[in-house]
Amino acid sequence: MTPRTDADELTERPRVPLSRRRVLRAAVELADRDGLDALTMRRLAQEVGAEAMSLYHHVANKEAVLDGVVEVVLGEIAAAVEDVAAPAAADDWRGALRARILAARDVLLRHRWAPAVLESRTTTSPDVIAYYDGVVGILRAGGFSFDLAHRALHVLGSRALGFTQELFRPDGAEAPDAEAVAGMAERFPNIAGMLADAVHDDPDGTLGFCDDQFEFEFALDLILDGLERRRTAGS
Amino acid sequence: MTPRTDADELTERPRVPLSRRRVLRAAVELADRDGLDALTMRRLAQEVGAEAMSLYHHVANKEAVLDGVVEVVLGEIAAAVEDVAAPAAADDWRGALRARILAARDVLLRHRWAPAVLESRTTTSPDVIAYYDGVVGILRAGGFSFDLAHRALHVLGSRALGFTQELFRPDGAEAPDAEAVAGMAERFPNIAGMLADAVHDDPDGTLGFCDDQFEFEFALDLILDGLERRRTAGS
DNA sequence: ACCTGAACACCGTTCAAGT
DNA sequence: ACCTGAACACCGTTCAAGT
Repeated sequence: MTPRTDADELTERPRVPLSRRRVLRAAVELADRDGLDALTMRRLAQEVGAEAMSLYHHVANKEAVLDGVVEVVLGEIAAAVEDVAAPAAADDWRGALRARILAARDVLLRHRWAPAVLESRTTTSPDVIAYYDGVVGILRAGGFSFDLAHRALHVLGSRALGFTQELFRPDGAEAPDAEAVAGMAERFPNIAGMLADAVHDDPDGTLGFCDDQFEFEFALDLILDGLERRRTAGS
Repeated sequence: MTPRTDADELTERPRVPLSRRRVLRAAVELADRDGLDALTMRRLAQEVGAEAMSLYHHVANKEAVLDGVVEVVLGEIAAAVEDVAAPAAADDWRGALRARILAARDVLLRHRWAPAVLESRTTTSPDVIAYYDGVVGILRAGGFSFDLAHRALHVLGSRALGFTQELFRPDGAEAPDAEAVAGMAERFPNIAGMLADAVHDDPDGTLGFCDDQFEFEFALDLILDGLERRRTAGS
């Protein structure tokens, strides 16, 4: 648009030629910083110091960008999962799987937009299949039949990758002022009671109503429990 | 755009005045028929025989339309859940909850786009809170503490409304031709083994690899099991 | 009060043209 | 080979004008 000046040359980082890798890294950074809605072809181009149309030489279209950022994030997960200190699957499949799932979760907590993108993909990414292949490997080493391992994948669902989409986030939870709770009590008596009870248990309220990490681990352990029970019962 | 003619008068259904209710019903029908991407303000207007701008007299904006279609679907769920034959919660909380969840699932199977919209809402809809209020009511009647009921909501997550977003749908499952499986075996040995085993169990293949309804119920029962175990253990 | 057309500020993407 | 500007067919939405 405006002609390039020497000033541009000096303030810009050295002119690296565009590449698929660089486009995708920029896309992840952009989504981290400004959210998923900010990830448009035009803004992404701006981010790498090019015009929107230049991107099309390195990615087929926007869907390919979204596939690509999934690839980047799953790369980070694969690396984190490899590095994690965990017992051998043959000795303790639960410990092995639990540690890996929590490591994956740590990565997704740094890319909060990623679960939504992951769920929007219509064809399963090879990297997702590879991740689940690792999960099945752990289960097999822990003594699961293929059949029960298959069921385990369905029970775990996205939790195997360390996240669950929460539909229900009680709004008044952080600031449960008496008035809002009172209005709520009429329409949602059970929820209101639950909230009141939680506040009572923790009068300072500093912990907040929902400690998501705690809840995630509680749910994960309940499921791992149930799977272990099925494993020893069946076969 | 083109002037109205008598022919239009005759072929159109009788001119009902626009209303929020009518706009939202049309939005649900449109999404059912042509998918979520087809749900644009312009196409929606066309659907009710008006211009796009006319919609704004009945809904604030597109977000309000999405909130509205959630409202409609949750209305259907509330009706289905009320009608379902289920044991009394005080006698059998598991049976009571299970029947309601499967009834909710039936509704969502008729509106497959609805889970994605539900998950896209940034503020929790009052209708979602009302639904979860009912769930807590059942758990309380079944002898749950507020604390354990709260955890149960987190464990169930969207499964309480009858759906789970599946990240992992093995593609070759429906047509596991030998070549594709062989290519897969190298990169995803465990998944390939799982697929091969499943095919072996069901040589006709008519059932397909994943019976989602079966898997949904298996996972649901595993979770209800685990919750019952926590309930009798704790207190 | 209810509805509308034109217009605005955005999208993703195609195409023909530049170096 | 790589990048670009203009243009196209869409979005959601504002505004001033119609009945």
